[in-house]
Amino acid sequence: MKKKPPKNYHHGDLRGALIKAGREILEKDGAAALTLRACARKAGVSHAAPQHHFPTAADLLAEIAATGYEDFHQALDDGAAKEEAAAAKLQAMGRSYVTFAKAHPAVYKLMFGAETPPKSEHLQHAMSAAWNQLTSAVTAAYGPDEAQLRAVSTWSLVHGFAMLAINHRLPPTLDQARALETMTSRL
Amino acid sequence: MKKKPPKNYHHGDLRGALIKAGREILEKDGAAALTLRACARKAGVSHAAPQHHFPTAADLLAEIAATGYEDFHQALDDGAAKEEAAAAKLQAMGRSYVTFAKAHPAVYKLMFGAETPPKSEHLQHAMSAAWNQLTSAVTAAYGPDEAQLRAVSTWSLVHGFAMLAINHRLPPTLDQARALETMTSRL
DNA sequence: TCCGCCATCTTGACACTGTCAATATATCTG
DNA sequence: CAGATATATTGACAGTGTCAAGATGGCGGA
Repeated sequence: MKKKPPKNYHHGDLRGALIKAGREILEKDGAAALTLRACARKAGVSHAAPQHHFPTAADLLAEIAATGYEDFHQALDDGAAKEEAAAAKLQAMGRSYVTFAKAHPAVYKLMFGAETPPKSEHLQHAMSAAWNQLTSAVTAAYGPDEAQLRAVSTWSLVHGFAMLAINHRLPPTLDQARALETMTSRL
Repeated sequence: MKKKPPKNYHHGDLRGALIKAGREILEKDGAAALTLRACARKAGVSHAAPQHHFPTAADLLAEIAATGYEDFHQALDDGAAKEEAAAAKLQAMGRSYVTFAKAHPAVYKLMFGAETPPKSEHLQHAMSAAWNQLTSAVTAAYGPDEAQLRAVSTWSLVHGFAMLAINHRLPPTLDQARALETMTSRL
């Protein structure tokens, strides 16, 4: 029988190392630099080594996106924890949301924009966890009726704002922080 | 002196043909299939021919995105034209917005998501035209005060919804049409 | 009318990518 | 300790964007 986390083989934990390397490349040099071979180089292995851990490049991307969702989830929780009232928690989550997107634009775009075929169990789970997190906060703030609709509306607003900001589609004269406050206070 | 649109040379209008070919490839086979060489093949020229019209691949992408903005602008105008009242016009634009994004997801993602360096004059112009179009509609519907903020908020909401829908990040159980109506009626 | 120039296109090459097949190596199991 | 198996390497292939050099054809000036 195989141990769940294949601890010590040739490399040690190449699978994890590749994900970490990919994440670092993504953060430092952007999506264009994120290639299988670059990850392999960074992990100190040969260019075909990743094949045995990720059947295709998309699978590695999906796993990187999943780690992004985990950090994202944590960031939103941290943001909400600073407030007491449910409505304030929700608004704080909105702030943390946009802050995360701006701090990690490439990861955020991979998480939401990529053609990541949600085959990955890990990715699927991380995504629905984030969704449940938002829905819970909305329900806590506004009650259970029309919760799905409110959640979709809230997510659309904040996601759209984050995307426009990241891709420099907002007017340069706009005070983004103030705009976000105003928007999220009208939820 | 050279004519503004270089009419008839070897190919005829390779520049335009490449943009059109790229657009068709994007619509039919998605972003992954959109390569310089594929455009060249479709236009019936050699793989290096595009170099003389687009210094780099990103320049061709930018031009394709610009044509997308033009169609987008037209679609929003058509949608607004169906209504009389300013508020109804704005809501109709929202419908047309999402309809366009769903009908042309790859083009829409290229327009908003890509790393298209806004070096292209054409692209810059097309983008700001779309922005002005929205701001005008918002001003007409709600008056001039806080127009920028309202426009940003509106765009964020609709853009976010469109992106989430395109990338299949919305709950499968959601009635998207109803959600959009509700959201845009609360603008 | 003819000639030269220059924009345009082709050909060929280079480094890079993802993926596959064959081979080598280390770890685990019996 | 030896065979089996998971892991990694090497080498190859087709495809990509980009560059450099050569071929081709239309345009303007004589």
